[in-house]
Amino acid sequence: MSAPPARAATIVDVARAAGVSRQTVTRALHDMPGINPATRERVLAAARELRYHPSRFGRGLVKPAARTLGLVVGDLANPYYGELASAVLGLAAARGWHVVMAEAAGAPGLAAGADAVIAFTGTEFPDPAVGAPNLPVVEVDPPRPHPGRARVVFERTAASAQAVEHLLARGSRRPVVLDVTTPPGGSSRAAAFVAAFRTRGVEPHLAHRTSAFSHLPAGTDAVVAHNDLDGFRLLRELHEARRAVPREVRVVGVDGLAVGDFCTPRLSTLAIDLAEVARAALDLVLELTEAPAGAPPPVRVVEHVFRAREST
Amino acid sequence: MSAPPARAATIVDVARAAGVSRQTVTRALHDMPGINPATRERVLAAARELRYHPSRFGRGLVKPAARTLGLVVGDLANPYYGELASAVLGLAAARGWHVVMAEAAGAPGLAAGADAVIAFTGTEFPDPAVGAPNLPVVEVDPPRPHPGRARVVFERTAASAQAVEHLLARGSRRPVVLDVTTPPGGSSRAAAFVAAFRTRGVEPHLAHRTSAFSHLPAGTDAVVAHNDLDGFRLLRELHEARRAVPREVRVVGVDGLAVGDFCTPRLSTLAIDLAEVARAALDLVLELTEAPAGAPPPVRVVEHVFRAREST
DNA sequence: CTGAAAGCGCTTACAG
DNA sequence: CTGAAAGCGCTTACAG
Repeated sequence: MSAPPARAATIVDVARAAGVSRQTVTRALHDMPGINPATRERVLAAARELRYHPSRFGRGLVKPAARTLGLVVGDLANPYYGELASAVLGLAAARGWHVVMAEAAGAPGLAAGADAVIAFTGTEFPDPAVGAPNLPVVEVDPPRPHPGRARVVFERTAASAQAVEHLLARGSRRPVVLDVTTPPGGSSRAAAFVAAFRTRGVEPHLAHRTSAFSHLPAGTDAVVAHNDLDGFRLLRELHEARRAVPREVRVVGVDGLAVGDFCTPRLSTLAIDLAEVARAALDLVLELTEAPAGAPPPVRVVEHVFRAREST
Repeated sequence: MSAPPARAATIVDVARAAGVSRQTVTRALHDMPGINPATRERVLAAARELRYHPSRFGRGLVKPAARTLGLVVGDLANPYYGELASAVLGLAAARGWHVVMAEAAGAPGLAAGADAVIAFTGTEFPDPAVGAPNLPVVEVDPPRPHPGRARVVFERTAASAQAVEHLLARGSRRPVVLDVTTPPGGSSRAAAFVAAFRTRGVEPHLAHRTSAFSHLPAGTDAVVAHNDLDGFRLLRELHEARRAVPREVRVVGVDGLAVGDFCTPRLSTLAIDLAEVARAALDLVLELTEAPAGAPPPVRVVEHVFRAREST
């Protein structure tokens, strides 16, 4: 009927089409009292015809708007980030905040649409704060912390030591620690395991995250995977190679995924309470927006916990 | 140093603090040419001190802003929704769109922050379009489609028939179909399986999604789970009960999760290409905003595929 | 029941 | 190099 408009219809377009003033359009659209029913119908029809949808910006300028939190996460297809996102979304909804999300590559765009950003990617990513000075940013377990920035730190020392203790007590002597960095051993999670093994007089072999079991040193009797997903893959490979888990080889994951409880054998893992992580990150956002300028960046620590299941 | 401000600082606060005009503040903040370096430093310092962060609304009104897509999903801790969200985020980033996300409960708030909404929850959820007339909404596989609304329909007939054929060919005769609805059998995915079994002269038993295997009829030799996660749980229960899969009992999931490939036994499943689903949904959003008023709601169909792995 | 005016916070020409 | 003016789309008092 009408040609597609070159630009989106505004309130004045609707007013003109209905032959009324802007305020009357507002009244009709918001079901406000004191408007002639016939007038309202006419306005609503015009709005429909023009596909009028009020501009978020016009409205935001004039009414108190919901805060919008930016959330940068790693690969959402990994349930780890899904669980975290779910926790953040829940807390944000409870506070009436909106959440704009992006995976690492989309981080730079976020600043334009958010009042504050939480970044949790596991890998390095484009800084969301470039071109957005003074944007409050909270980093979660950053591989390379940005100095002066608020962050949630993951503490792994105790849990790694516990896991190592557990492996050694069960007889493992030739462990391998898998890692994302090149050379392996550069990430804080791998470093925590290596330190724990060394403290107990065992020198672990280091290999890259993606190494197949068949390429690890002969005699390997324990593997610390980079994360649970990698742990699953490893268990699968061991199953196909007919290696008994945990008798011949023990496997530890990192992340504490809920699905790890349903695979066979159940994957032992370093778990972290993602609901607590989400809460800490949101608290920091709040703290950041209220702290005086120049205050030292706030930090929260969340502890990993070793959860022994069947694979060790 | 300064007391926390009652309201966020605006550009005029910064201008006043630095003793310049608003335009000069804009120039300093955006690294524009033609500004005295000393002036710029003074402005930047004032902005930092006041924690000034430009309002999205003021800016959005005056510069062409990124489109913002609302995405309502089911439980993100389920990798199924994570994979879909990941696909949507990727496509949106490629088009320069922002994405505000919410889980089902947060849907009503979304309308205020989005230009269009894609809803994919698997369950019923509060309508995001209340109070937001003319908001373009695309529903993905809605349990109860909203009449007149654009949607992506999941076609399961062929894939269900294939799965059923596969089960019968391997000797299953006493199948159970698990479902979310009360009574079971009300969802389209369960209905497709039931119809497929009946076509082949087999009457499946229906039970609620959460039923333990031990509560299913004696002699049950095949189970169609509501989704892959339920399938994993079932496999785990069968493992603990020492029932051989697939020899004694065959299990089929629905969703096609990537992790299903790493659990043992690998879960056979009805898979759907979530990247294709995401693409279809985004296409519909575009179509919706360009179609003339009163046009019939566009629909896209995406086919499930039966993926036989080890559990059948 | 309806409309003219003011103002939210910002940027973009345009003057000086 | 810096500032006064106009205007983006909307809502909220205030008049009539």
